[in-house]
Amino acid sequence: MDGIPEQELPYDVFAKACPSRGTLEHVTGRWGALTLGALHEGSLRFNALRRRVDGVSEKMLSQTLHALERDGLVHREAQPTNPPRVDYELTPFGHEVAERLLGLIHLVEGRMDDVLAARTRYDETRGGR
Amino acid sequence: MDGIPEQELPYDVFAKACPSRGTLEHVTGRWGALTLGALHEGSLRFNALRRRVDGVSEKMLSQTLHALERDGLVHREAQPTNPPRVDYELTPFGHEVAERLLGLIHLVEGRMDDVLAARTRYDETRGGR
DNA sequence: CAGCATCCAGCTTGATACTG
DNA sequence: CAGTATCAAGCTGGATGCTG
Repeated sequence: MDGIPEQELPYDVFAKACPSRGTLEHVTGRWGALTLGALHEGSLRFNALRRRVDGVSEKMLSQTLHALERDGLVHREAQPTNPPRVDYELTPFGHEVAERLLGLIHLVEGRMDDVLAARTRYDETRGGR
Repeated sequence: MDGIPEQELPYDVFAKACPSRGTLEHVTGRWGALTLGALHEGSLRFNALRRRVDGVSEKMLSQTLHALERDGLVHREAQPTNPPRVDYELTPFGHEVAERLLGLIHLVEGRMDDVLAARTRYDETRGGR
């Protein structure tokens, strides 16, 4: 009967305690997703990244990069020069993740007119209250 | 020279003020992603959904569903019976989004061993402090 | 069952200031 | 340039109680 063990995955985001949930949050979080998206086009230095991800604070970017580096999605390349120069780039796994993320992002961007229309409809329907 | 206008998208998540950023957050948010993932397999009633998305509170699920419904990703089907029965299901657009999301989720789940190993390495490297 | 209203602890976030 | 440290404020989210 368990001749064909049904290839059960050891990790399941739907389970509260699964560590994959944490990683998913790093990846999809407000700044995580945009950071990965930005780095998918090529490596960037700290402040360039900060400019690209419009609205992120120094602190949040730093924090986001640490989490992504820790999870093995981003590689940090520091050159001991003066002034310091640090480049951030995606690891192969980071690129895989970023690709899917960008697919999602573009899908959403491309349908924003529909989304906005849906919102208007929704708000009008229950607009009175 | 703008014979071939380069198909510029009107929406850009990287821009702070773009409404697409809000929608992306609804979609990728902690509960948004899991809710869409759960509903991709089929419609579910409120409490079934609550059980499926392990750890979500009533309030957060309700809030998440409202946001997704407003953005046109989820359809709410209420039957005026007693006791009340409400089914939630994805719209076609919701399914498209959920598909990509699940791709991302499975990618992450499938690589968790690598992620965990990367974390250990990271923590050991700067483990001292 | 399917939810809304309220309260409030605490985590997240953004400013600001400082270091190497 | 590339960050870290600190602090206040605001939003997130859970618990509880109630409605239809």
